[in-house]
Amino acid sequence: MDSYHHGNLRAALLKAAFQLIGKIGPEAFTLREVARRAGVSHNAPYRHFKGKEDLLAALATDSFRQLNEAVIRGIAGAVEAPVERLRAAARAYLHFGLANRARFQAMFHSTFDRQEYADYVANYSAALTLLDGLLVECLPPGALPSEIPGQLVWASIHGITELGIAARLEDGDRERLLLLVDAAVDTLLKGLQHVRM
Amino acid sequence: MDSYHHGNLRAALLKAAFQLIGKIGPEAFTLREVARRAGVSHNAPYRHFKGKEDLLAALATDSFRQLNEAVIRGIAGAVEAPVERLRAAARAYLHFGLANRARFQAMFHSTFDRQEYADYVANYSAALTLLDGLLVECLPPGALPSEIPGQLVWASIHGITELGIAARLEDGDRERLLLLVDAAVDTLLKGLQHVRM
DNA sequence: ACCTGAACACCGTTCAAGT
DNA sequence: ACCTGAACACCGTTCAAGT
Repeated sequence: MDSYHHGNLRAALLKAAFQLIGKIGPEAFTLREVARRAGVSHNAPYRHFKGKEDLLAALATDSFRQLNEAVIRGIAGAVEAPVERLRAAARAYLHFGLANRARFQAMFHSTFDRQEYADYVANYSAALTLLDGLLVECLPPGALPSEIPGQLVWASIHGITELGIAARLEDGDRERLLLLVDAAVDTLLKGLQHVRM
Repeated sequence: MDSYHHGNLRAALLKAAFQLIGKIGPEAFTLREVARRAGVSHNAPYRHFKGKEDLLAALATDSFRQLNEAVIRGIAGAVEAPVERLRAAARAYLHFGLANRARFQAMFHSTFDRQEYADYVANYSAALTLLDGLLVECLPPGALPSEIPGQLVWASIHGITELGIAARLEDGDRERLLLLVDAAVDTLLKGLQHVRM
């Protein structure tokens, strides 16, 4: 029998949206097409989402959750040395971005009002906290006078990922980008030991 | 008398598009509204642009030109010390991004085929070359074994700007972001003197 | 409760027609 | 050459109506 009458239409819509966004990118994203793919009428989604923006916020939130999981898996696969763990996290971040262009865009470049989406904020904060925790283990014990180091490392990894996604770094294949992420981690760690914040 | 019959409709459309994109952002960007603002019928733009994507590419190209000019102005206003010049360039990059959200998005997050827009590629390359030249002057004479340092510095500044635009760095007001950009330049320069590439 | 069809005011793009 | 109006196949969103 047809499903979608047992409260799982919301999940089905999100799944359809993911497939669609993965196929055609977020700029061509269409609420009516999502409904079509879920096998319901074009305005059925309004029972579960306030509108297109609300669905996009749900996508962004779910994507942040997946990013965090991917980073945690990356760390779990690394050896115990703190620098290696930070590197693994950075690589996982880059890899997630490259493999999920559309979700990355939903996470960072959509324009819903974040204040209204506590779940989104929570998952976003978790990502930053995760990275920051790894960084602290890499720096000398007394050296955490501000949140600047964490933001620096995050921004650098994020910048490499953004430019990698946009294919704006010459010869920007995956291997080169991974080298660049490693270089960023190493260079920043070295630098952070010599610069007073 | 009405203008737009002397070959300046193209320029008028670009100007209208800038105003529109500055007001409502690039996600709400509409070809028909641009035409309306330029005072012509909804399909007059097709005489000057192949379509919406073509107009967007022109916007991106023009925006890169403006970014380069802004960075050059920033350098000109700095003292001669190489590090200060690099810092000034980095600050100008950040400032341009924060003040031109929509253009930044057009430059980096639109999806036209770059191969078809030589002008875009030229202006993009100029930006990278500019930054790279400043960086070389900051490093010890023999220390340019690869293009990695330049990409690192660029990606870091770009990442800070992207996150700043998205308001994803806590307490992300302009002053803090400028401090962060300075810290990025200092930390990376320090680190680059200690890490072998 | 949950879903539907019809309707409204929009899009981007095309095309025959006007000057 | 450059611009126009009408038309096509779409949007997001709303609403009265069905079960």
